Amino acid sequence: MSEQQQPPRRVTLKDVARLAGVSHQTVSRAINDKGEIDPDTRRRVLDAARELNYRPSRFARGLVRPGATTLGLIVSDVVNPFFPELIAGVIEAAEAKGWQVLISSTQNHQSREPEVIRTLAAQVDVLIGYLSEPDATLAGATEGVPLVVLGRPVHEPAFGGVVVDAAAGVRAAVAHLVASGHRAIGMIDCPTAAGGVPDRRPAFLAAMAEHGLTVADDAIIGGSPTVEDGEARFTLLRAARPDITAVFTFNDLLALGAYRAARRLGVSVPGDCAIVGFDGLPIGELIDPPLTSVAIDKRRMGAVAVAEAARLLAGEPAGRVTLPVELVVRGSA
Amino acid sequence: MSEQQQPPRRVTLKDVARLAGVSHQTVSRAINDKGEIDPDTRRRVLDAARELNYRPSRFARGLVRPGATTLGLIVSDVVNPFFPELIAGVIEAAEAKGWQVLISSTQNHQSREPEVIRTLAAQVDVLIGYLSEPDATLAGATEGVPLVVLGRPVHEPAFGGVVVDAAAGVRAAVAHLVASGHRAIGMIDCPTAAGGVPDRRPAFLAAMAEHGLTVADDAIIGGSPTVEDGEARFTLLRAARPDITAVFTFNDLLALGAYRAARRLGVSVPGDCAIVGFDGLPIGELIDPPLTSVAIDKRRMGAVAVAEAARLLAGEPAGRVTLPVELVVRGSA
DNA sequence: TTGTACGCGTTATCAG
DNA sequence: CTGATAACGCGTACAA
Repeated sequence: MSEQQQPPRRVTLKDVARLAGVSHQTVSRAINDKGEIDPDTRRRVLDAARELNYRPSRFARGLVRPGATTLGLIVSDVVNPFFPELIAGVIEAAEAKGWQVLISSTQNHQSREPEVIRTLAAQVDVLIGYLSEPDATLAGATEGVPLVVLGRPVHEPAFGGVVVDAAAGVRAAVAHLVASGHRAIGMIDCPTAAGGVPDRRPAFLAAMAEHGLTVADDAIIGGSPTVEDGEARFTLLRAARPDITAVFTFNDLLALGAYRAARRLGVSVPGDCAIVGFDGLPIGELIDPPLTSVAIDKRRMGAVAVAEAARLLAGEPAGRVTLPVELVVRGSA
Repeated sequence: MSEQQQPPRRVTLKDVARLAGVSHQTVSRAINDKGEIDPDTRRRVLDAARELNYRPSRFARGLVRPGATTLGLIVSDVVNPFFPELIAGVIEAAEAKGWQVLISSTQNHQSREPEVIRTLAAQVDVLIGYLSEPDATLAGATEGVPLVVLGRPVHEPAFGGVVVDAAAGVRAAVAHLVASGHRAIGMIDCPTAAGGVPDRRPAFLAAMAEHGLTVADDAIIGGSPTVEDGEARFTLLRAARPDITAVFTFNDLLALGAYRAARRLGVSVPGDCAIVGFDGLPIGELIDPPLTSVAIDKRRMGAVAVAEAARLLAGEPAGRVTLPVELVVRGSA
């Protein structure tokens, strides 16, 4: 039941042919439903194929048949609501070019990236990925397949890159908070965010400084980018710094967790404490109050990545794109 | 810029070899970083490859190298929060078998299913899909690749099938509502749900009848399974039947929309109107009040589907599995 | 270190 | 209607 599918040898057309007492050619005809074949022969061949549990080799087929361009997309976690829209953007853009899309996930196991890249690289013509491993490590796994890296700076000259102007987003969030009268602003950061996204602490400090505000060390607290951690960190932050009237989180998932904690603590949002997230997830609109967030146009990011992939495929030099972000003010701040 | 990537002819190893003035063999060595090659030759070959924009053929490679089993998963919409957990379940189970997973999406275009199946079938050993098209249509597209159909009854003998015991879920939801004192219960159904999921109206009527309750026609309203429709339908339902004290929705997305409408209408949940969803999406826990829902164990569904896929691959007869569901009572009812 | 010959499993062509 | 035979592009002996 848990055999590792270790095929001693593949069942091929010829095996079926032998059993059916025909040529491998005839088998091919039967399998592919070509017309020019005797119904009886056809049946006999199909029976033999079933008996042998024959499956056509996709590689041999692909070798002979001309195939469309296929793009491979690697994300770090399918359950993270950040990715679906990105994926949708990639699919839409790829479809417009007549390309096919294959998606793969590392399920938050960063160390598995090389392996995932390698296997996917064997199936596609070009790769796009939200990857954390160092460029050099990735380069060793692509096997010559072009790669566009998302969400973090790239250095490898051969890689395309698409990032987001996070600093501008942080600045906008802080400016909004300050304009609303907040002075004591805390932050839940994420030093080890999946996807290799650099933390936003420096940008936050700089933005605050622009308004003449300094931030105490205990007003910034780190966590992993999950709802659970958001809940825990907000609770901690609240306990350590009751004077804080607004919290800026590394992403919306953390903000969602903060909501939960606030509800549990009896802290009203935004009355007692304003909250600003980052990412602009669709969920933000569904909660009460709707979440104010620095939104990333994830669909566009996907589309831009596909465009970069096309460049690479065309043999043009790799491009580096920085996407703007937009502060979407809703109810939470 | 929008070339349909119509390769006049593929650049092959031999082309590179010709340009570099070596045998195609030497090129292979250079590309694959084999040791036994003169650094100078290597460089020359690599340059030639870059100049020609050479890419190895994944098919030719796969043909020669032994590859792992690859499973293709087709969903109807990556943005629908129902799927991520299912995908995660499939990935986990497949990984445990040493299989690789490729995901593809029809993006809610049911008519595109055959095409997606066909292209994915060319890349994988076995397929799992949330598919709406009739069995016969699907069968015409699989090209001999085994298929496990999710979420709806299957008839094609060759297909594996995994469904959920929706009727039991509806019964549990209604029983809970009735036990809480509700008598006038409305429903937002979804006759055309993506994924070919049959509507739950009959099950709802039957469940109500078990408690001696009848349902007027205008207490059941249909929509598409989206937040937007949930909002609109709830508003309509409320207007048509102000006496209704509880609403059961086809899925959680509709319930989320109902929340929104309720908030806008000043209807308190569950005070003025209780709400019960279906699917048990993670989002349900994040909203206020937390959503009571008939939960589907989507990860398990994925795992079971993989097991069915393994059966098919082993040549065993196709299996049909029905998964239980569980009413998770939270705050909304 | 480099080149030659062969096979991987399939489909297409062309005879029979 | 059926069967040889030749590709498809690449990697792996083995020979040079």
